[in-house]
This record gives sequence, structure tokens and C-alpha cells, in this order.
Amino acid sequence: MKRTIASVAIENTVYHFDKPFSYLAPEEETKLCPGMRVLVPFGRGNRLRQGMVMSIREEDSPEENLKEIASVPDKEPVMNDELLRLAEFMKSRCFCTYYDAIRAILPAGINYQLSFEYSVSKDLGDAVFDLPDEQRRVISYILSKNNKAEQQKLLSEFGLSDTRLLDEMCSKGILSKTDSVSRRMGDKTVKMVRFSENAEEIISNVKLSEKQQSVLDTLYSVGAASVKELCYYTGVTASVVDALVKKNIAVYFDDEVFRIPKTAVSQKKEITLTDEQNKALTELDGLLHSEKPEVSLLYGVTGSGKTSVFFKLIENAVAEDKDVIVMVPEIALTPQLISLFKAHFDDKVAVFHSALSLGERLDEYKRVQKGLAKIAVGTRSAVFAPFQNLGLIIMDEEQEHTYKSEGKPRFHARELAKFRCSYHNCLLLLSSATPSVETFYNAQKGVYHIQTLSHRFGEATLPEVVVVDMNEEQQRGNSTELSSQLLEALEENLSNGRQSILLLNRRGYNTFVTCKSCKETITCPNCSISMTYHNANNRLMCHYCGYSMDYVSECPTCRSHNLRFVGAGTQKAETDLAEIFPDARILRMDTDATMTRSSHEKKLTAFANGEYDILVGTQMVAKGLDFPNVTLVGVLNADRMLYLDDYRSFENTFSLLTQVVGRSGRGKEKGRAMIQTFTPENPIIELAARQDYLSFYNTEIEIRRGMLYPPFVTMCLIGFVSDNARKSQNASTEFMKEMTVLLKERYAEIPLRILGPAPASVFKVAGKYRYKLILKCRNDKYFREMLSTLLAQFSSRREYADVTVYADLHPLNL
DNA sequence: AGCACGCCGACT
DNA sequence: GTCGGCGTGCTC
Repeated sequence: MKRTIASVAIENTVYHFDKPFSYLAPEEETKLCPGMRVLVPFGRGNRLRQGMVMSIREEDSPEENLKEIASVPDKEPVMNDELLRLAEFMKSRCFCTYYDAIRAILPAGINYQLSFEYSVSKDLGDAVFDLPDEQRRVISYILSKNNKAEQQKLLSEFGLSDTRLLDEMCSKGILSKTDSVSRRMGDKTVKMVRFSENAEEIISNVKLSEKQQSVLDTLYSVGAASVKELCYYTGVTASVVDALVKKNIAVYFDDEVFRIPKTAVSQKKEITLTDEQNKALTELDGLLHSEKPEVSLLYGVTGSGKTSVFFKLIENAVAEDKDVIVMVPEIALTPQLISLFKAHFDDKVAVFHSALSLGERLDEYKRVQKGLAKIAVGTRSAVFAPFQNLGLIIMDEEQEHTYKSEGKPRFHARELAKFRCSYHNCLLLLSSATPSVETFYNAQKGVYHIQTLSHRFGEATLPEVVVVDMNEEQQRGNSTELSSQLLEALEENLSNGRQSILLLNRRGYNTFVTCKSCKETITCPNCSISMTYHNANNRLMCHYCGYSMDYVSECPTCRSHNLRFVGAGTQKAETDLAEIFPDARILRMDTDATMTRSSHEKKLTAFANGEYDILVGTQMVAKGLDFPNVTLVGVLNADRMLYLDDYRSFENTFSLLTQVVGRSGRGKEKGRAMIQTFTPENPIIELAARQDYLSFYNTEIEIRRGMLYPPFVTMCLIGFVSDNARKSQNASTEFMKEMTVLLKERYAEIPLRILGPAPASVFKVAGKYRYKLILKCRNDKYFREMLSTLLAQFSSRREYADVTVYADLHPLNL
């Protein structure tokens, strides 16, 4: 008999048995298509699992033992052919499962939640009275809910941490358990707390713990706050807040996460291009109409108007009914760009980024799918926008690390963009003032096209850059973070009513607390990282796992009171500046826990409106901001990231310095920049001061060639994570052995250098110990096949069941 | 991973 | 004899 067979990718598989599974299509279901999600019985227990139909075929006499698809929740496909093939591509490149890839492609919020429902068996009779109290309460709860209760609800109602009790009751025949499917609910909002209406009355009648009291005090002074903020300032966990809510003193309410402000839509402005910009546009327009996939690099100095060029290019593409994806490194920092897009293209723009609520994301996704939007603007997840007729993908600031995903699946948006371009024969435009070395190398070799903009737009000129030798400052007795030259310049800017930006690559107040008596540094109990002192809440915090503890002046090791604070962060710089310039209005921006995206945006708007004089911040103040009134930029410590143990540290430093210097003098007034360093002789600093990318590239590429680093090889990291240090080490040496065998037996031709195994650069993170193996390889299909078999083989080994092994091509941190 | 099957020892 | 511990192999 002729039957339809579906090839299904299953959710929650592990790498070594992740493959398409064949299922019979349900007979009555006539229109099962690839791209629909299905529920299928899986494994011996035939438990229902979610799956994605990857392809379908007709067979005359299908295999005997095929199971049948249980149900098809989707009426229409949620993924088209291209996106299904993208999922396959991701599996082969990111060493993840099909469903990991599918989850990344589909918008969160579209997912179904598979769970269990419990009901009480009919014929219990008098036996009920012999049961323990808790079980009787469970039974009456379920009965009160129409004899049907969801697992999650039961667990939270009875404060259970696992399903042991429920399972036990099932096996005794008291309860029965069935699969349930529900739409994952709840929009992403910030959980806020405020006082309840009769709070005062209750407080006067109830005893409160010290921690609860401190939460209340904080809440008094601010009125309402997010749970996150409350916890940061009071140093308690969310459970203390929970307790207050249970006592009816406080109530939770939801606050919508950041929305792109609809009012901020700026006036549509006609863009006029310079000759240089026009030339670039003409070339790019030619590539847009090419019959084959193209990649081009738009390389232009900071402030040369790259945005104007690609705006015009987008206009051309949209005029021809082509779809466009625009990726930016961090959307919260580019509100101006978004409003520019909205002003220009109106509701043809869909915005994608991680802080949208689930519902909003789903809406934007559907608008793209239905062809209502033609342009998708967003962070790296915008690369998945489900356009049918893609003509152009733009990656602004192409070298930024935010384009690389560090979670599962570990993809680089640039690689996926290339895949989509070759599927649609469209143009990928990479844009940067400081391209990644790999990209520029490809442009030099003619693999990519290149357009160059070498002049700043309008009357703006490149700022004058001064390198300040901090050794001299120290010899003159100034041991602070601020040189006298920089202070003078700040003073001058203040009196002229101009704005300044200071870059300091450390958060917090002090970065180390060491004990003068026993020489120990206070480190996080969960990570091999020193604790950072924050003066805003008087606590020591770990920037890796978020652990925090009250600051006490006693050394935890030797109990002496000889603690010393070392290393200044943004908080200290802020207070120091406030002391020196009491009248200055100072704004600090970094990625502290209390900062939400909306507050970033508000702060930037306030700064743009001239409500502040000085902006102090981490990396984020260096990127893409365009404030004409900023005429002074100071880099407080350029050395910190220059000497990291990473082959990209020169590239990253050059890029950061060039960008932050480029923030200065973007208006009519000429700008200045000061770079403070203890190693003024380092050529990278000097090259960045001159904004001389070409010289930087020419020296760097030779180092890369000599040391065998990208673009001459591809880096690949194999990570081993476990709660047990010995186990992750053993796993790494064993993996290495197996790889050596596999290479010798079946892949003798593969060019490969293996470094390690070695402890990861941060050995312990959040209580887990990490080892790594670094491979310098050629990223071809033989290498990927070898690694894939090895990972599958290894992950099926039981003795390493509690060690997580993963592979990461193009890793960010080595 | 998650589940069922099967083989072994301890026990009414 | 049988209940349940855990080691092993499979998942259309």
C-alpha cells in the first residue's frame, strides 16, 4: 500500500543519535508538508516528543516497524525549504542537533510546551484514608481542578523540587499521567515589585527578618523596582522578595521590556552622497544585480558615512521588491539607526532582537513571513528572518564579537549569512572601519569585493590624538587613573560646554581586594576569578557567575583587617571625577545587573540632549555613537586588553581604540583623543592613534602567517565541562587519544595541529571545571566529518556521561 | 538523555 | 520464589 513517509528531526535528542527518523504520515491527514511541526511517539515508552518534518516521500511498501505521527499541530509550515536546509547546514557546522538549530531559527514563543497532566484514578474508595496527608492534599487539589492538573502547577503548588512523589503515586495506581501539549505562554517582561495597598497595616502587625526589612527600606526609597535591582542593592536572593509577596506586603507586576519608541521617528531626510560614496554605491548596485552570490566589504574610516551608502543601497533593493536584512552588533546602542529606518521605510521595517517580548517577536516574525515587512533590522538573530526573496544582507561593524553565538548552537552570523546569500544568489555587504583580519585578507585576495571610503563626511576631520605616558605621570607622583593632561582637557571641555567620553574597560569600583597580611586575593567560591568591589551596594561581586557577598573589612583567609583595594573600575572613575569636577554632570554606562536596555537608551538620549557633560563607560561607549558635541575622548587604560593571552588581542585593541577615538569630533568642531598607557612604545597604540588600519593589517597579517593563526588556519575549540576537575581533565586526554587514533586510521590526510589539552583560560566557572583542546585546522568537510564522528562516539561513552563535550568553530575565547 | 529490559543478590 | 538494584543498549 502506498503511504507518505515523513523524515522527522526530534527534539531533545543527544548528538550521537540525532538523525532524521522516518514516520508514517497520519492517514487522514492529507496535506502534511515539510516545515510543519509534529508530535511523534518516541523510544520504547512511546512518549510524545515534538519533531520537525524535514522532508516527505511516498513509498509503495514502507518498512514494517515504522510508527505513525501522533498529531500535527501546525496547519501551515513554519519553516520553508531554505530554512530547513539552513538547519542541516548548522548541524554540520556547529556540531549541534537538528532541533538545536531549529530552535535558533524559529522565534521563541512559537514553541509548544510538552508536559504531563495528572488525574486521580476512579476506584480509590476508602483507601484514600490510609494515605499520607500530603498525598491526600494532592488528590483533593487535582479533583478541585476538574480532575486534570499540569505537572508544573502541581510542583509549584506543593513546593516540590522533583516529580518523585507524583511518580510514586502513579506507580501505586492512585494517579494516572497523560501527555499534554500547550502553547508556551507568557510574554517576556521585567518582574517588578511595589507595595501592596494595605502594606503599612500588615507591616505593623508582622515580624520581619533583617533581610526582609532591608528590602522594604530600599523599596521605600524608590517606590517600585525590578526584582533584579532590589536583589542587587540589598544582596538578597529573590526568595526574600517572594516571602514579602506571600505576606501580602508587596506585589509583583510586569513591566514591558524595552520597545522601540514610536515617537522617536525622525523626519525623513533626503540623503546626498559625496563622489566617493556615489562610486561605492554604483559598484555595490552592480553586485546587487549579479547572477551569483557576492560578498563585499565596505571599508571606510570612522565618520565617513557608510550608513548613508547602505541606506541608498537598501532603497534600490526595496524598489525592486527584494528583501533586506540589516544586522547591527547591539541594538540598544543604535536607537538612532532604528528610527532612521522607520522614518525612511515606515512599516516595511521589522525589528528583531533579544529584548523584544515573546509576543512581539512572534509578530515581527509573522510580518516577515507574510511579506508585510521587507527589511529586517536586528542583532545576529535577524539572520534568520524568514524572507522569501532575499536580495541583500548587511552586517554593520562586521568584526564585532556579538555576531558569534556562544551558546548552543555556536554559530557565527557571518557564516549563516553566506549560506543564505548563496541560496538566494544575493549580496552580503560587510561594513567596518576596522574589518576583521580574516575579512580584509579575503578582500585583498579578491575573494570579496571591496569599496573604500577614505574621507570623513562633511566638514568633520579626524581627531588629533595624544598618547599619554602614564609612567611619567607616576614618576611625577600622580598615581590616579587620570593624567594631568586629560584633566586639563576635561576642564577645558567643561568650560566650553562641550561633551567628553571616557573609556575604562572594567566594571565595578575596584577590581581586586587583596589582603596585605596573607597576600591572598578574595576570589569567587564558584569561579577562579577575583571578586570586584561595588560601592553602589557595598558588596563584592563575581562578574562571571553573579555570586555576591557583603563586604566586610575582615580577610576571609587570615581574619586580619588589612584589606587593600586595587584596580579602578567605572564606578570609581565616576566618583573620582565627581570629586574633581563637582559641577560636572557625569553619566556612567556599563553592563551592570541593574542596567536594562531601556535605561541604556534613556541615558544615551539624555546624553545626546546635552543633559550630561561626561560619559564614563566600558566598551559600549566606544561603539557607533554619533554625538556631534563630543570633542574629547579619553582612554583611561589602553594596556589592559592589549596583553591578553589571545591571538586577537592586538586586533581587538586596535579596533576598540580606533572606534572610540572616532567618537570624537564628528561635528563641525575638531575633536581630540587621549590614550593613556604604560607602554606608549607599543606600535598598536600608535597605529590606532593615527587611525592607520592598513599598516596595522600589514603587520598583523605577517604575525598571523608566521604563527599559524586565522586566516591561515581555522581555530576550533573542544570544551570539556564537569563538576569534577579530574573528570574533565581525563575526558580531555581521552578525547585527544581517540582523535589521534581516528586520524591515523581513517583521516591521515587531514592537516591539523593540536594544542593541549589544557585548563580553560578561566578554569572554574559557576562551580564547573573546564578543560580545552585547541585545534588549528582546515575547515573542510573531511575535518568536520572526522570531528562529528568523534563527538558522537565520545558522547555515547557512559564513563564520561557527566562531562559535557562541545566543539566550537571560530571560538571567541581560546 | 530517558527508558525498558535483564541479570544478580537479599529477602518474606 | 520475587522484589528491586543497577548495568546495557536502543531510540523510526
